[in-house]
Amino acid sequence: MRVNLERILEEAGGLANRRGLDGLSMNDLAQALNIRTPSLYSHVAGIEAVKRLLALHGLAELDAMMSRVTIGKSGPDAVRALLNAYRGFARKNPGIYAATIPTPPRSDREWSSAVDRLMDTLHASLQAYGLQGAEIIHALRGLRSLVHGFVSLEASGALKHPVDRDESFDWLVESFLAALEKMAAPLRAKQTGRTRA
Amino acid sequence: MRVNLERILEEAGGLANRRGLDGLSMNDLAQALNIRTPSLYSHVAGIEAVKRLLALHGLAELDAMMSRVTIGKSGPDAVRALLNAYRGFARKNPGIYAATIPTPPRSDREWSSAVDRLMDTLHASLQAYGLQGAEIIHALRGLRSLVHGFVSLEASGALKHPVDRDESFDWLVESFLAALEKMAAPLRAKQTGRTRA
DNA sequence: TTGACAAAACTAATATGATTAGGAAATATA
DNA sequence: TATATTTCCTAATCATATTAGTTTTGTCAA
Repeated sequence: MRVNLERILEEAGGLANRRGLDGLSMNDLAQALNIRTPSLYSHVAGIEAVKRLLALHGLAELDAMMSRVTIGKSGPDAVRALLNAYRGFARKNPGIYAATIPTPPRSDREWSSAVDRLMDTLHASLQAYGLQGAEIIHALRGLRSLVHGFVSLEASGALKHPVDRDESFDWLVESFLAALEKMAAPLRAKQTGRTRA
Repeated sequence: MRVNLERILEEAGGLANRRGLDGLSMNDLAQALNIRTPSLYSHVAGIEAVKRLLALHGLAELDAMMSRVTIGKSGPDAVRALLNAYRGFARKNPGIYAATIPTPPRSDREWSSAVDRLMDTLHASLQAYGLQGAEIIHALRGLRSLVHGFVSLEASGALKHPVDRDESFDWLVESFLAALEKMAAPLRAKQTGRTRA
């Protein structure tokens, strides 16, 4: 069977998930595809290009998943669903998830757009809170920090205490939701004509 | 001047901070020390050993700093000081900070203890909230997730919106403090003899 | 002071991974 | 079917990590 980008993505994803993104090498990838290493260069520019493909793929899949699980939900329900799905993806695909983390170079429009699309989806899940201006950015950054932080600590084996990690994650999510609620409350009061004391 | 562990740590730290932990190589390190690469092996077992040294150094320094900035503080003041100092360290020493992230192998007592000591210090900063059982772990994991998440997104250049990052960090910290407060409140009520409705 | 021992440094060599050069084979297309 | 393109190959280069074996240097006691 001929090698094509689809198969490269498939094998690279598998290897990255099994051995870690850093463990992914052109040699192993070529071997998995039954060709010699230099032949890979007919398809991709190098190892960085392979990781970029993984990033594009991962970002698209994450975005699709985030959109899917938040359909018909809003407010806390949407955010909860999104965060749980995000964590689920990272746990199922640690290597691919790791590939989605680096910031693309400014010059790479395709990659940058993929990141932007995911950010837009995260942003959309916060819509119902009606946040204004900088608060939206704070909330979005908070959401990203918390989920990325938890998920990467979890992946690295840093959360080794016997206490259930699902519970800890739930606690963190609920804390975040409470903070959103608190930030949204005064806005809602204003919108409905009520004023604060 | 003769090479010793202190100089190795110094140069390795500088290189890691400037070029990133992944960019740190035995070649560059040897060059910085004015010796040939194989000569390094008289002092350290290999590149992994160098990174381990960086981790030990970073963990110790981080721990010392966390202890220092929380002296005489408790509750929200302690946690605020600690989180700001943590972020400050990671920003000033991105390479060394990165070295502190991996989880040590179980067999490495010295490294494991260094991690444990830092965890104990973080834990101590939460004392005043009087949390019970699993809640302590949830809070500790939340604290680690949030600060590690924010700091690593910041370091990777992922927070590129013009909105001030300090403000976003403050928002995140205050959100976390509010969650701690909320979790601690019922406990306090119980302790002072009051009961909930 | 000197001679022996250990530490630190060196050269040479090996292994692995990424990559380039240049050509052969397979495939698609005019 | 002839030709152009794509895919793959072998051979070679370069960088990094590491080991082997040897020389230099520093230390310390006789």
